[in-house]
Amino acid sequence: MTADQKKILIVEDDFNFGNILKDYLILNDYFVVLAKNGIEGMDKFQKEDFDLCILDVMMPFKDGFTLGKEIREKNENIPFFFLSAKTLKEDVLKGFKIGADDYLSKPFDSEVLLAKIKAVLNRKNFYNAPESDIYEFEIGKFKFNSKLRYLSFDEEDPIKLSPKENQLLRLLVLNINDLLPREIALNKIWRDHNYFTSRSMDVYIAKLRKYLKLDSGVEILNIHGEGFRLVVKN
Amino acid sequence: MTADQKKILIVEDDFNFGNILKDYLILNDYFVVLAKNGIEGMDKFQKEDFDLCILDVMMPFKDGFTLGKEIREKNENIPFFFLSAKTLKEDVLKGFKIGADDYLSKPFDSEVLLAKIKAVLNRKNFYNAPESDIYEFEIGKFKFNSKLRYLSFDEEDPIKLSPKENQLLRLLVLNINDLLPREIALNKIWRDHNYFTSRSMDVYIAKLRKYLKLDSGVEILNIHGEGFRLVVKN
DNA sequence: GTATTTATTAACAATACATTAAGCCTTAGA
DNA sequence: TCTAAGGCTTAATGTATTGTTAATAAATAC
Repeated sequence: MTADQKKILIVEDDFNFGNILKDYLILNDYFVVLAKNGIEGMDKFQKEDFDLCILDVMMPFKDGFTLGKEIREKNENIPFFFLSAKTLKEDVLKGFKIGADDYLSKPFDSEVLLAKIKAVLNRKNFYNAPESDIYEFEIGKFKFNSKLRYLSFDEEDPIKLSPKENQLLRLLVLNINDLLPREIALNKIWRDHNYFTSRSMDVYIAKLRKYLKLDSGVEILNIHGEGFRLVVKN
Repeated sequence: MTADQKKILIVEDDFNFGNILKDYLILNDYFVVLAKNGIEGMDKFQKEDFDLCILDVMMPFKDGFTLGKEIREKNENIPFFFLSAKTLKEDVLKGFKIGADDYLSKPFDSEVLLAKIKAVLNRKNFYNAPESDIYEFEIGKFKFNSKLRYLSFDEEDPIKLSPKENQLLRLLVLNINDLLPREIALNKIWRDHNYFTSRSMDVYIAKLRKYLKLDSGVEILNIHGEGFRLVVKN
């Protein structure tokens, strides 16, 4: 996927319909991930990083409403649509109450859907990261501000972090002393995991290690085949 | 109106319908202003500060689409809905193209409307704080008056600021030590963000930096790809 | 011991930013 | 009416930052 492509999660148990929708959105230059039930949907949502979710309401195991509620708990700002054959007022209201941005009744016009997707994604949502409220961290003797993208050791000359350095360090800190699985980081930051993104991540780990050398009590350990671990000794 | 009440502008030429809608929203604890045509609507929009606009599409003199377009030009972020008896696909698409957040067909369910209003208003919109009458600031050793547009270092020879310099410095000060996202500044000051307005902004940043050099404890830092930060060391 | 995974540095192209200068309006005032 | 000044945009040019890939070395697993 390209960097400016928006990433959409579709959760739809109807295989045919789901795929048609997926293809249609791909055709319109979105990057699409299709999950075929609520469980899988939640799993993908947690591992990857989406700009929009489109949730079918009626699904076995875990219905769309439940899924929507869980998604909203994890991320306060991500927009999502409900998709349903039911147009019962109570359902529509329930959808909005959960925090949906729209409730679409099947069948719906594909161009209208596209317009609505654009409307939602075009909304300037500068502070839309779920975690965006949390951006000040301490890492040993360092102070790390992921909003302003700096890492300072002794107040004086803060190291400016690039967006990728920043995101990676942030994920490491959020899992401090714990494993940050490689795949999770790749999906969240690079939105894709393959040979090249993986090499790229290694490069960034090396960069961060260089910065963090100032405090010998801080280090990034590798867990072979698993991921990385930011360790702080005190 | 109370401080936490949201302010909604309704533009609707049907006197009866407009008033019913207004009363209904007031009943639901919104502060509502009703304009009875596009001209009046634009006038009210420019004079007051709203959280949401609800525009009827078919109106004499100035139709809702035109009005919506003008509103969007004035304010990139304010949400608005279109209201129409027409459900023609082209109209719906046109509405979204203009930048609407929703397109409601009459008759619509009032509870659903309420749900949609809530959905839109719950979205965070930080930078839409009303242009308050705060205009005297201290920036390190400088005094800055954004009403009189001057910046003085030692009482003596105040630097006269041009309107653009003034607006930009004001935005920076309002976010002192914090990030001022590029796009926010462009939308607020230049009302458009593209290559040229962005270059223009850079020119103004350079101008401000030149002025601010008098106090070495004050500087404008860039956060690559994000925006600028006015930093004051003490 | 060999294949796989990780580490580190460097080269590179693509953007983003910085700064000065030039041009083009608009407006105040001769 | 003409001119000068101010304000803003665009151009021109240079510098910095960023992310990917390559190249090479080291560590780890089986």
